[in-house]
Amino acid sequence: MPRKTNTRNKIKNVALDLFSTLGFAGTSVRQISGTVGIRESGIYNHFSSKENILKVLLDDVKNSTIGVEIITDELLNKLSKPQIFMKEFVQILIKRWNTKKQKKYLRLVLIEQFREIKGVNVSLNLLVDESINIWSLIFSEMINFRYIKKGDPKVYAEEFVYPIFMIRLQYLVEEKVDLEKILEKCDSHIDYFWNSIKR
Amino acid sequence: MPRKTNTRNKIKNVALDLFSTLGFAGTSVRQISGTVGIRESGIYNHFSSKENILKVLLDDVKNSTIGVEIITDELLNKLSKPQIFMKEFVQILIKRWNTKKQKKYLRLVLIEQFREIKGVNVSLNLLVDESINIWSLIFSEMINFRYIKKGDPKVYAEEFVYPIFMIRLQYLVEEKVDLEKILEKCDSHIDYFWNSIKR
DNA sequence: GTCTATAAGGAGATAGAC
DNA sequence: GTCTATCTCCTTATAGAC
Repeated sequence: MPRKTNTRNKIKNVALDLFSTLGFAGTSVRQISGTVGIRESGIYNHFSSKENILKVLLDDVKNSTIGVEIITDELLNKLSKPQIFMKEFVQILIKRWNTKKQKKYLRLVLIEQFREIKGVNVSLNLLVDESINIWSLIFSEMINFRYIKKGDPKVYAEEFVYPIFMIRLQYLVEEKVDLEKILEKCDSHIDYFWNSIKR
Repeated sequence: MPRKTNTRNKIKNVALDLFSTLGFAGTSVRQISGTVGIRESGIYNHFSSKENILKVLLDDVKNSTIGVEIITDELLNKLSKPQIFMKEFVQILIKRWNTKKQKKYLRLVLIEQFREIKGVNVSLNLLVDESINIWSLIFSEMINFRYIKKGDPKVYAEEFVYPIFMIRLQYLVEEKVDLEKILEKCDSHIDYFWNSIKR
């Protein structure tokens, strides 16, 4: 399916590029319009203000976060083999997170989360909490079916998710995207974690 | 001991305040000088440029990071009781990290780590790696003395440090500093971790 | 939807008096 | 060390023609 690249989307893409490296305040409308290839005033045919562009981008971030909906039936069938389940699911997550767009999104959130923008509320905490909630459900099920040791699923989820997020953050700064290295690190973490929850 | 508050230090403190919330690009020299109570031009009697203020601040961050030197003999004596050692050491770390200044420092690093500044190199990765190196040494010793299970000390260090850093990051956004809550979370993590490394 | 033109003010930085 | 005054460029945003 061909991607729609009208001017509005061009502006959004360019702004995301610039905001995620130079920051919102460090980027001028001039830079955005120049890169897009239109005049400064042309921006205002598509967005009411510079801040409005940021608001739209941050809304996109919120709508692009990963929820329970990505857990397929195929994946669910592997719930009885927690180690395999964790590795395959994490692989899916990492592959999604490791796209250029998602990396820019996360950088943007990191940089701009302390800025107050009316009607928008995105932060690193929010993203982490979302992941923890999903994994709480998963571990809760695993405990119910006695696939893993009894314990607080929330604690399991935190111990599981925190290192994966730190790995994600660590590879956010690096230029080259070494997917293999990230997955290796995650696998190593999963192996370690598995030893602490297996029956 | 009374704190020296000459104009240069006032500028640094105000700039740290503003940079860590509005960002470097989002802060003007005008704002800084206004808050300090001098004219804009007065800034240039103390710093060669706006960027120079940032550089000095980031140098301060680097010099204020916590190294092995804070491990006292008293603490070392408790190495044979890993669980207690970890809890006491983490308590010291958290208390240091939880000062207003250190929180501003970390926010500044988070916000500005993607900006290129000549001669300065500070990033979240750097801070995390420093912690991991210290804890690698500690776990290495614990393994040598057979206080804990045999294993890769680096892996131990990562599994130990990552969650603590995530907790630190999570409480960076919050206004009110609930030290008790942070320490509780860390203790919970240490208990969990202890179960996976005890002999 | 995009252009030209322009407003109205903010930005960082310097010169020179006190 | 701080002040006043000033320079030059950049900032977001609007009005109105095509």
